[in-house]
Amino acid sequence: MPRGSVPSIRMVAARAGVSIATVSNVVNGKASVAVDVAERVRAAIRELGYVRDVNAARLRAKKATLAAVVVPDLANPMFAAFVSVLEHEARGDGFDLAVLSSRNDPAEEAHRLASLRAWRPAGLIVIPCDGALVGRLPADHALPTVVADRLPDEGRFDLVAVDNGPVCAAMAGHLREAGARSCLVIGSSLRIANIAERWDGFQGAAGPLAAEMLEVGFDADSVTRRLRPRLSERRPDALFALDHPSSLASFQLIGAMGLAIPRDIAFASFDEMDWMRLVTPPLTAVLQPVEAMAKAAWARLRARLDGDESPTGAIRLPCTLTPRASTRIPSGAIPR
Amino acid sequence: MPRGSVPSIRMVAARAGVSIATVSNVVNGKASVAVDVAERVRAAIRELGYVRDVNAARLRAKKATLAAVVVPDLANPMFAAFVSVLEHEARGDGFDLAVLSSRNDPAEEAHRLASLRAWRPAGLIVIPCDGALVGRLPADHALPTVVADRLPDEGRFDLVAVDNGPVCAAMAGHLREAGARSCLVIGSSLRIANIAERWDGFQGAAGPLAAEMLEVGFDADSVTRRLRPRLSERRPDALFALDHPSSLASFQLIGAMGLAIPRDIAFASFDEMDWMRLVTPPLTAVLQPVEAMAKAAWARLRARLDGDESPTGAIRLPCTLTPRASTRIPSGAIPR
DNA sequence: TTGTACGCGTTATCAC
DNA sequence: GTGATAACGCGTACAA
Repeated sequence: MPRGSVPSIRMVAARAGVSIATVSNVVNGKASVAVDVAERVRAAIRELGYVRDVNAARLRAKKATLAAVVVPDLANPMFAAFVSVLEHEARGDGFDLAVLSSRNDPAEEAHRLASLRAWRPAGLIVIPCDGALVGRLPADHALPTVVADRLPDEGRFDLVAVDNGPVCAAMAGHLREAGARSCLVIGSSLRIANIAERWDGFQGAAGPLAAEMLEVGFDADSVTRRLRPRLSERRPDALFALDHPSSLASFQLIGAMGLAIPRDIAFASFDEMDWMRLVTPPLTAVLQPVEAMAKAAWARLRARLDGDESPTGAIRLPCTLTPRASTRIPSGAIPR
Repeated sequence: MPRGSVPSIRMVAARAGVSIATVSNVVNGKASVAVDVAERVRAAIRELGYVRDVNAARLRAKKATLAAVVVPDLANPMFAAFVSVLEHEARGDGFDLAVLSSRNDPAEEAHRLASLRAWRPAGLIVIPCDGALVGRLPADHALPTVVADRLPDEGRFDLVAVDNGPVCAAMAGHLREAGARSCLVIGSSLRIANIAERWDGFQGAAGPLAAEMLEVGFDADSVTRRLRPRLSERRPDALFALDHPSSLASFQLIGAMGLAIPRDIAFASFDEMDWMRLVTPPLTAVLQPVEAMAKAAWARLRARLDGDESPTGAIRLPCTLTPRASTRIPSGAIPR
């Protein structure tokens, strides 16, 4: 279609009959420009459809307006929501946001982190695939970096994550009050720091509730394989799933085994998702403050970009427990 | 921390004792370089952790390796999946992908499309907020562009979308065979081209099935407000929701009204989502080929970037109907 | 207000 | 065949 090339600052200058320096001044509002000249320049900009090349600008000004976020999986609603909020926050501060997905693959994460450097972002927010993030960073990684959601092995970076302990303690209390006397807690693996924190919080507040932990692995198959025999053998009063995949797989398994919730077994989940309100009965769940987490992560990065040199620290955000019908154990369901 | 500035091609050249042109040649493999010199350069690159600035390169070479995608809502699982696949495809072809969300706001979409130009992407894939995309593009929009998923008012761009008609016709057949004699079809608005196509396809194949369309608007409240009286008044044998919000809201309403699926009313949905397999009973739904759509969109854009000048056209992809228990109407449920 | 050197990487041209 | 020199793309910033 139209003219071959994108209009440059020189074309605008020529059309307005001024120098490129003046155009730059008008665009950036730096130096004072006579009103009539400024108007001529603006007219030329409009007519040509000129848009400043942010990267040419960065090249010279050495000030990047790009931030980046790396998440394990864009198709995961929680991470998608995180990114969505983050983009909005960044944009509000005049930053563009590059969105990268590691597809839950540490190797791909390393790749993304490396190729990201080619874009010279000002800062980085990352939800790591696992705790070993530091090993996958380029040795000389010198980008302001905030780690979110997942707890890394090292405290080298700022961290924003949820506070797992208290809400899991609250869940233990809730299940006790609902009448449960035993609870099986499941989660992918205790080597995941978040899962370990959740189990610790629960166990520490279990009191008379007989709590037991079962590691069920990372995919639906292994959840079924390890959980089914345990449930057939001796069924606990309640099941508490500590992560979303475990939740989903165990909920399906319970249905497949013909057990009724909450009559045969009460059910609760960490990591609330839409479907948990739609199923019958609706599920008691722990809501993670995704939006607050994204905002806090951005605020932290923003402070670093503004020159904050204080030692790195961790921000932990509270979660919310929402009791629903899945833990309303009918009286009489549990024989004494 | 480390040295203040990111290593440049000049630092590499200095360290390897060669000119910057030679470094460039080694990096890009363009001209022939003696093996020992090349090795020296590569060593310097490793030691300094040099990564080429893609934008400085683009500036000179005038070849962008950035593509962009604009979606209405990143938090929508379907769009998230679309983006996820697209990123993978693009990366495989050596392109980075910029991900932008319009948050379902036409004004914000216009904004994103404008600010995108500052990044000088090679091409654009967009899922528009609504049919009036063209009006929100800069007047001189000259970027290779592929529209996906939603049907725009104009045929100015390449289009990749699902083929709504046949699968909706199949749904009509399925419901008839299941024993339904009347079906209420709901959807946000017939002014949305996709919804209109779905209704047309259904109606055209309804035959003896008494089909009626009800427009229920765009938010959960209005769905409830308009659907509830209709269901109380005279209940159809089946309900077919043509989009995800309508599906979700009507499914909840049916539960709230105390109606049993499929005994009291059969239920089917366009736009299959995870939760539809988890609820009781699992829902009959139409699966959109999101992955195929993303791949086709990328292939189309890729062809344009490679110089394909053929007239713009539309690619329509088939959907899949998966019958589940929600339309298994028990014999005897419908009195003759 | 303007001229112009500069940031980075590419590429044509030239010297060995 | 190998490698260096220098002009160039764009926008910024400072001296004039």
